[in-house]
Amino acid sequence: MIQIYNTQTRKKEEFTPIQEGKVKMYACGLTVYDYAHIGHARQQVTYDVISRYFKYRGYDVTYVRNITDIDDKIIKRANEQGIPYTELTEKFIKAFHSDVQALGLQTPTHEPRATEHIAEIIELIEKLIQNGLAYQVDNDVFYSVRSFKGYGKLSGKNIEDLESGARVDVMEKKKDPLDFALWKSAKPDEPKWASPWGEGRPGWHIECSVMSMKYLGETFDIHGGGRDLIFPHHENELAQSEGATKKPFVKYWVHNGFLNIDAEKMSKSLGNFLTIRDILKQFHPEVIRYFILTTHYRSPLDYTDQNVTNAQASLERFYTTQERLNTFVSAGQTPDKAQDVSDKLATFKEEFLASMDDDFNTAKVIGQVFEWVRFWNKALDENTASVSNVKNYLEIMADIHSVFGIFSSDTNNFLAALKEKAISDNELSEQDIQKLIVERKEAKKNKNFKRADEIRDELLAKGIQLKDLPDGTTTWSAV
RNA sequence: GGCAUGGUCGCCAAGUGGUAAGGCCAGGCUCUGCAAAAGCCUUAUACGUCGGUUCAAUUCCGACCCAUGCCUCCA
Repeated sequence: MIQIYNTQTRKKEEFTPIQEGKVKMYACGLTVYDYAHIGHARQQVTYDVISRYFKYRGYDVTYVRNITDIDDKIIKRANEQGIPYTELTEKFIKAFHSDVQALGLQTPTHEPRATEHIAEIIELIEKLIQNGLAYQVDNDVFYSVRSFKGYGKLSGKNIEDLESGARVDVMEKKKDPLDFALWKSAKPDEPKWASPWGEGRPGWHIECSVMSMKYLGETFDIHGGGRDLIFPHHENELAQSEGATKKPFVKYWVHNGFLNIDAEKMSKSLGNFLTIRDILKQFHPEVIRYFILTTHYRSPLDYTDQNVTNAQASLERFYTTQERLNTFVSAGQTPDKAQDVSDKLATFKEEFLASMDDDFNTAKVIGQVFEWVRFWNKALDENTASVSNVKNYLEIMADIHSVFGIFSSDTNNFLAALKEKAISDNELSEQDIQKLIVERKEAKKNKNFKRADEIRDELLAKGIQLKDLPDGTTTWSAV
């Protein structure tokens, strides 16, 4: 039984789908006015893994990830660049798709855009006005927070506290400083749509209420996003949706922790943010996924070069062993000394499920995987591994791979990619390296170890590590 | 000020009312011409402080200290 931490109740709860066998989940995507950063990467990978796990567990998953393609920041940025806002959003939607594909994300079931749902947005606002929860002032419409009882139930805030802490708002039109905009009138030269209240555009939160309910129903299972969205974004979404339908909006609210850089919050205003494309120049996508999954999704995650480099070293160790296992299986010889560990493998699989069932504890699973890495290296060294056990293990790893998107059985995807990067970083070719390997072999034959070591050290300085095999051949790997 | 979250080995990071996963780094050993890889061992007397409950607490409760986040656009 899957346990899932619900922000609203602040407890782990047993997951029971609203509709038998189905999971309907929504995760806030991004507002497309800039390249996606590594915080987005964490968020995306988190919900990607959650949706993959539900699928793996046999659920029929409908996963909706929205794109907010109209808002103040977009307008501002487009104006700065002197281009139509649609040109800006198209550019960054494209960039987002390529980033997210590089990270190995599965495509969500739907990826709706705010500007394609203006009619539904207007409908929802009208409903809120009818229900006495929204009011029009001039050509703007606001949500009346105090009219919705239950406001604050997600974030655990009460209105009085908010009121006293509320920053003075320049929007004097609002009846209450806590009220927020559902519809904003257009200033000259701003993108606009016709509405009963005049030309304008939707406020920030309304598009998520509309798109989630349109594709998932008025009540759905899971709604996710970054911690910072709990308030006000998700609180407002909840108020809008439940205020309009008078039905519960979301069963489980899920929020991932932040990704910090060098222990500092990453933010666009501080300018210390790294984009996904930046880091992918430096690291293999799997390293990023691995790095993200070594920490529980709700905990903060600190991005430092050191931490990510460690992650790469760990993954290399995993793949080096995986390659040994592949070779062992294709040789197909079970040594006489082989010991049967089927029972332990069965436990491994159960532990994988139990860890993931426990609020998606990917970190625990990774710990379990590395216990096996050590086990197999030893078994291979000591000739105690059996082919059928290893095959069985590789099958379990394939299951884990299908959920995590890392730990593939195709080791080349990772190891060869690192080698290619080492080559291109040094403007070397495979032939250059092979030539040096041959030269070193000659030197070794002539007991000219000084020259042999020189070659090895030279290559090592370039991140290329030679390895002499027992059969006399030499291979290399990237470090 | 209000509301949250967290403090576990040098670093990263799981977890539990009763001998505390895993990764990285470092040192030693085996192997090797020397290395690398791998393994084994060491660092391990690691659970913020002080009280309380308990036969037993790192794990529950309370206080305190420290850090972080939200309360304003933000994943």
